[in-house]
Amino acid sequence: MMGTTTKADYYTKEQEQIARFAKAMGHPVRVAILQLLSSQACCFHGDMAEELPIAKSTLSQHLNELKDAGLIQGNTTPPTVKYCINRKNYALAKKLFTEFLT
Amino acid sequence: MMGTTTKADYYTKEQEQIARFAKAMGHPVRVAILQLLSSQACCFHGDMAEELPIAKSTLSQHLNELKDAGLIQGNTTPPTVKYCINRKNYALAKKLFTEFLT
DNA sequence: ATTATTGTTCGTATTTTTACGAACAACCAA
DNA sequence: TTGGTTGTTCGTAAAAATACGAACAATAAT
Repeated sequence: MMGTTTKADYYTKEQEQIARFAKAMGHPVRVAILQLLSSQACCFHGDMAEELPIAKSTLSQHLNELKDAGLIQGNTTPPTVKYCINRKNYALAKKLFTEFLT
Repeated sequence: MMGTTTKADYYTKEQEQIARFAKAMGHPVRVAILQLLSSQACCFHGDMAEELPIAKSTLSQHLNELKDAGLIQGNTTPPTVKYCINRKNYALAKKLFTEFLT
C-alpha cells in the first residue's frame, strides 16, 4: 500500500512525543507522584502508597504509565522498588514544552 | 460530613491545573491544533478541518476540550468560527510546566 | 519450612475518550 | 423562498483509562 497516509504517521515524532509526555502528566495523582520523586531524590513504592489516596495496585498502574512514557525509572531490589525521576527525559520534556508553549 | 477528605480535594489546585493543561495536550491532534493556532495568529475551524486527518465533528470535540481547558478561545461570526490561542493561559501553562519539570 | 513484607498481576467494573456520520442550526446569496 | 456554506450537536460504537480487591511472586526472617 505505498503512498497511503495512515493516521499513525500523520503526526510528527515531536508532536507524538509531546502528547506522550503530556498524557502521562494528565492525571493529578501522576503529577503528585512526579513531585514526590522530584523533591526527594528517590522514593519507594510503599512510601508513595502511604501518601497517596489510591490502592497500591492502582499506584502500580500509574507508575507503569510514567515509566512507559519515560518520565521515571524503577529500581527493583526485592521486595522493595525504588523509583526515581528519569532526569534525561524530564529535561527533554521541559525543553519540548517550553518550545511548544511559546 | 466535616473532617472527611474526599478524593476531590486531596490534590492541590496547582496539581489539578497542571494535570488539566497536560491532559488537554495529551493527544497528537490537539498538539497539532495548538501549533497551527500558535504559528498563525488565528485560524478558522474550516482551515483546520482541511489540514487534519479527522472528521469535522471530531475536530469540534477536540476544540471544545482545548477551550474547556482554557488553552484556546473561539470567536463565532456565523457561519464561521475563528479560534485563537488563549495567550494568558498559554503563558500560565508554560510557567507551571517549567517550574514543575525542574 | 513457615511466615511476613513488598509490590505486581489478574479479573472485573465503571467511566471517559475518541471517532464517525447524520441531522440540525445559523447565516448569506440567488 | 430556496439553496449553499459552516460548524455544532446528537446518537452511537469501540477503545482506553481508572480503580479496586484478591491472588500471586519474590525475597528475607524466624
